Amino acid sequence: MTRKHPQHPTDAQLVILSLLWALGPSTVRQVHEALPPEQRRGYTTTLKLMQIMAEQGLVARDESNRSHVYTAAVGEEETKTHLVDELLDKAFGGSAAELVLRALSDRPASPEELAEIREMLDDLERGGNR
Amino acid sequence: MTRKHPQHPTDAQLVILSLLWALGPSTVRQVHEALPPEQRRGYTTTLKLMQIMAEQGLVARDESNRSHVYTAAVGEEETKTHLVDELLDKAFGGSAAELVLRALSDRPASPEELAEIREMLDDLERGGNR
DNA sequence: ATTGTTTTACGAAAGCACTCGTACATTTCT
DNA sequence: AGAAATGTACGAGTGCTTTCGTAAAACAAT
Repeated sequence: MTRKHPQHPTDAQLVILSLLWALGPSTVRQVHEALPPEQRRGYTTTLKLMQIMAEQGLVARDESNRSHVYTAAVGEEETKTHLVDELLDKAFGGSAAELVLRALSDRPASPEELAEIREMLDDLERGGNR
Repeated sequence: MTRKHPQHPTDAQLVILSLLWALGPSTVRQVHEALPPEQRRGYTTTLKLMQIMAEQGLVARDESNRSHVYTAAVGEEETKTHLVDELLDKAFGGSAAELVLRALSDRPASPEELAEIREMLDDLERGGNR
């Protein structure tokens, strides 16, 4: 199995990635302006971060215009899965159940969400594993 | 102002904390020997990490013997909860349901675990938290 | 008592993430 | 054209984590 994920995004990078997922292809300016004020630093800081992310393959860059246009190069699902996997291994000995129990007791979900989870449980129990 | 919650443990610190949770009060040597070989570095590295953790309040240190005895100063539950919270905010917009769905589809749990989760769902739906 | 072992303390180096200032190029405005 | 605005590139500084070497103190053994 080769390393399919370019690299684990840092917290600051994840913030930017999330924006790219939400906004679609964007310039540095657009991302910068979209940052919540408390996370926003200088413009060149955002620029530098995005340049580094491009180097690392987390985002793709289109340089055909003067204002380069950046696009997320890693999928949202893929990345979140990766983050969950990491936490699972790091702190929960790989037990999804333990993590789930803790997440739910921590931050109770809405009835609709609980129903959704229940459905997934049904699927999992019925279908055997995948 | 004093830090109420010692700060978030780093990955290396979490490894040590986990050992302290499992072993109970231990000397540096004991922790060091208990480290899985691929995570084990030099003895003084383990020592230094634990000294820093003591400074930060993650562990408590009993210096009455020559070999100091370290104890986890943050609870296992508390810490794991904190880690889940962080991930929730960082990557899932605070939605526990989304995280749960992903964790379960990623790493299917055993039937026993699924049953346990189901029980918790029942509890949650029936009215509030224990 | 001298020698060797175990332990703590200290400092330094390497690596990385983040932050920003400055320089330079390109575009826009008047 | 000249000035202002906008953009990228680059380098450097800061702070933190991890790693280790070395020294000194405490203890053990001969």
